[in-house]
Amino acid sequence: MSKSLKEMDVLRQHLAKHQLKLTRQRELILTAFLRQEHVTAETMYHQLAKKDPHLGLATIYRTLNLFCEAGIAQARHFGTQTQYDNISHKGHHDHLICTGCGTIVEFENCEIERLQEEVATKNGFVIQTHRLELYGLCARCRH
Amino acid sequence: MSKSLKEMDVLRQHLAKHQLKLTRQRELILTAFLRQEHVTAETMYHQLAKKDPHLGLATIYRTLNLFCEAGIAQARHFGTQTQYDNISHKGHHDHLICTGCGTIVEFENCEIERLQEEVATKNGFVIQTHRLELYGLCARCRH
DNA sequence: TATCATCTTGAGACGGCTTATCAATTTCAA
DNA sequence: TTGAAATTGATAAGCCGTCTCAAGATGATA
Repeated sequence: MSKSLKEMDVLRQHLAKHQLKLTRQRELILTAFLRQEHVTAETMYHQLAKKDPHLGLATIYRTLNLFCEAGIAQARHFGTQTQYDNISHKGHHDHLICTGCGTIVEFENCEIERLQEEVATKNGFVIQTHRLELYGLCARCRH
Repeated sequence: MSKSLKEMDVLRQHLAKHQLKLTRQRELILTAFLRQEHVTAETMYHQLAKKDPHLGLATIYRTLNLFCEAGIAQARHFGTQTQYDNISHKGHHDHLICTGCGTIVEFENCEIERLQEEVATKNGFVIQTHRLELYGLCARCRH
């Protein structure tokens, strides 16, 4: 059952801490969300329409924003839309984005992360999160 | 006179190459743009209202996007708005953003840039631009 | 310098994405 | 089980950025 997932506990804690309630919709959206790397609210709306035709788009937006506050998701403004990334499940990752075809390649680089910490410390900051996006042309689009 | 600025020449070349024209508005917006690190279209609209009350917001958007195509500016989706960064004058820089007070500290780190290239190459990409934002708490906000 | 095809502008309409509103419903502590 | 408080769904509203188009500006050419 999904109730045993680590993220579900994180959500539960966040809800308890802020006097919020665990609803059927929040459970539904969380389990669907955790199955993917990144989604838009619109995407989830269509995906979940099959399971619950009455689930409103506003609820999805509200819930995804809630996940961000709980540290389960991270919002990313891409083009005109907002993408919600699943940071809790696979850990943080960065993006390599093709400006030609829109392909997104994910990557992680410990060395870069280490240098980021260094820069932050040098400036008196303590990093909570970060975002690194490299834009360019993939091999196919270069021809 | 502003006509001798390096960026003005870059713009001129871009315009010539694409059969576009150098207008009073484009000159006006460019010189104002170069005086700042990053602006939104709205900000420039108000700034320039004093110099030319009839300058339209659409023209500012169009012109800032033109600057992006010419390689003078870079668009960055920040929160709900689009920020246009002046990359031509000071070179590219990344951001360290305090989630407490909103302070933005700019930095550059060649080593990080080099590693980015490495990651891109490994994935068959050629980087055109990138965005790196570190979010955290500054020294003051931590207390 | 005068001409004129072409590009640009300004003003507002328009459209996409996200949030606000609010009555009805659900949750959960007591 | 009860009831105060939170949540939901539907839709209106808001915001940001782009599109439209008639009027005006630009600049290559003669």
